[in-house]
Amino acid sequence: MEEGEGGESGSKNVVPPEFVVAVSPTAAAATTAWSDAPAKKIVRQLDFNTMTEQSKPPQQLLQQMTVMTQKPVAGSPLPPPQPMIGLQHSSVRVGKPESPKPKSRPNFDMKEGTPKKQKQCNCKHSKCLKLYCECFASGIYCDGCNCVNCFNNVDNEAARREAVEATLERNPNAFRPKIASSPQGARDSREETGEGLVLIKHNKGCHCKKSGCLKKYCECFQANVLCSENCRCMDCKNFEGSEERQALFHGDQNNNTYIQQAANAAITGAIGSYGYSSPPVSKKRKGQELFLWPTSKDPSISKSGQQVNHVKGPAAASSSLSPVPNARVANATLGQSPQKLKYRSLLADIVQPHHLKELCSVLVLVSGQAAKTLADQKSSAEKRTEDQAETSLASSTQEQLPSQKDVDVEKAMDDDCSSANQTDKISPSNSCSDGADVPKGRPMSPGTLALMCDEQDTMFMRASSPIGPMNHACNTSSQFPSGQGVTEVYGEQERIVLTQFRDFLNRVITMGEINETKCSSLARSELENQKHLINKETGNSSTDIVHQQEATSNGEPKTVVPPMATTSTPVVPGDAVTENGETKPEMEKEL
DNA sequence: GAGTTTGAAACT
DNA sequence: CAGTTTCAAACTC
Repeated sequence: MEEGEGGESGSKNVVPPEFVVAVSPTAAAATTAWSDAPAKKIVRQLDFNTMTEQSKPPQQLLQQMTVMTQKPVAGSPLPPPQPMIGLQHSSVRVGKPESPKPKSRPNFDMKEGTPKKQKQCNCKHSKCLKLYCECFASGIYCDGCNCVNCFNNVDNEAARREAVEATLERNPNAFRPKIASSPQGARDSREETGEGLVLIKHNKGCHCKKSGCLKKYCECFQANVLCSENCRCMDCKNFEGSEERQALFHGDQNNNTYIQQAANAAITGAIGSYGYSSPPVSKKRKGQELFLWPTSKDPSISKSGQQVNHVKGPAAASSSLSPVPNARVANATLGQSPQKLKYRSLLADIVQPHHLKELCSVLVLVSGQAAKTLADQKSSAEKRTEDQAETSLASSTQEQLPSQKDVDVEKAMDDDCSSANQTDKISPSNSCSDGADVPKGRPMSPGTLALMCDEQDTMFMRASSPIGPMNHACNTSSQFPSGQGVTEVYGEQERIVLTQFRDFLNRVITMGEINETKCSSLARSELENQKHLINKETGNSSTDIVHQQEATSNGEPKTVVPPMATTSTPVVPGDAVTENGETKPEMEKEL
């Protein structure tokens, strides 16, 4: 006990300027969910996300640390090693700077957003020189902590530096932010904004087994980020759309008890019931993975906001009982039990990438046809009319063409849509473009060019029949003296293209509405069934299905639809949607 | 505040 | 890399 009580370590864990400076909206957002989120923590997280530390090589970090360490500012507490700035553990484990509470007491008070006093560690055996120590992990000196035999102070700089080196040796990223933003992460959590979520995710991911990732044991939860594909947790409930998670956030955020109870209920429901009873049955998404076995790191199954937590046990069978909104993807793919809650967009599986591609192709086609039609009509008009009469006729024709073209276009569109598979065939064959000529003959209209963003489409255009409408369009354009003629064609093309696009969007919307309707009715029927079952078994006549189901948290299959789904609230991406095997095909056909 | 639980870090 | 141990925070009573 050279240092005696850690708290005595004279060093002060002064928060480095960087910590304070880097506050950014992003960071703030990341922690907003925690009403009590200590400002410092926020700052720190921000730093993690914004600091350049992350991009620095470990060696550099070490150097920085070392330098800082070796040259303490005379007369003043040594500034914590730089790495700290970006150090992440901190972000995960409620860093010191975060909670003021002296001892282990839940920092969970979800109230008062006032920054609290710095957190103090209570290390006893690590000398505060291992990552177990929050201070050390955060890159700050212990100050006023309750630690014992603390070496994380100025007086033990040498030892500290060695520890840092050792730590970096083990893990070069040890002091880097665990929580970081990423395109994926951003996408994953963007929908969580309502809950103050996050554009970030845990780099390493958590490995929780019993907490359901809804307690601060979970680094992701603690950092207020959703579990991601990086996680290997079980029974994870910390994913976008999680009923349990929503309960935590939507409840009275100032009510600590409520939150904890909600978390406990959630965990109990998952773990108590199916989770650990008997063989570690699959939990949540993991359960589903049972079927997908080699799952673990399959990115396609990732939890984009939805995780994939891998199930390692054989209890596949029980997965159907899991209340957890299992892997949406897995379910979708496997067509698993509709009993599960799923959190997916109403348009999920409806609009596929190939649909967009096809849409582009169709629009290009339509555009070409429009040009052709317009050109033909115009040229014929020119032949038939003379002088002024011709001029006036031409203008009037312009206005009528649309409807005519729309019909043709619509037809083409319908054909195409009625059988998506035909698109590829149709396009090339019917097609309109003489790709090779297009660029030369005349510039494509803005609308068309915009649609040709897809490389394949471009190629397809070039490869298509030389007799296509586009070809005509090109010729046509050449017929126009350049000015107005071309402009008109462009305008017309754009109009038609936009019209088609609008129609497409309307269809998509319709699909979504249909899906919503189906889901709602399905949910209702499910609830009815559950209700009957419950009444049968318990004799309880209560009509409050939701309550009943929640009351049966012990092992009973959980409610099929989240409470909100039973309301008139339109299903939003976050609502549970039961996979409907019949729906998808229809939708696809429609599209 | 003591004791238990939990999961990351460290170790084998 | 998987399994085990150590550790300290989170949590419960």
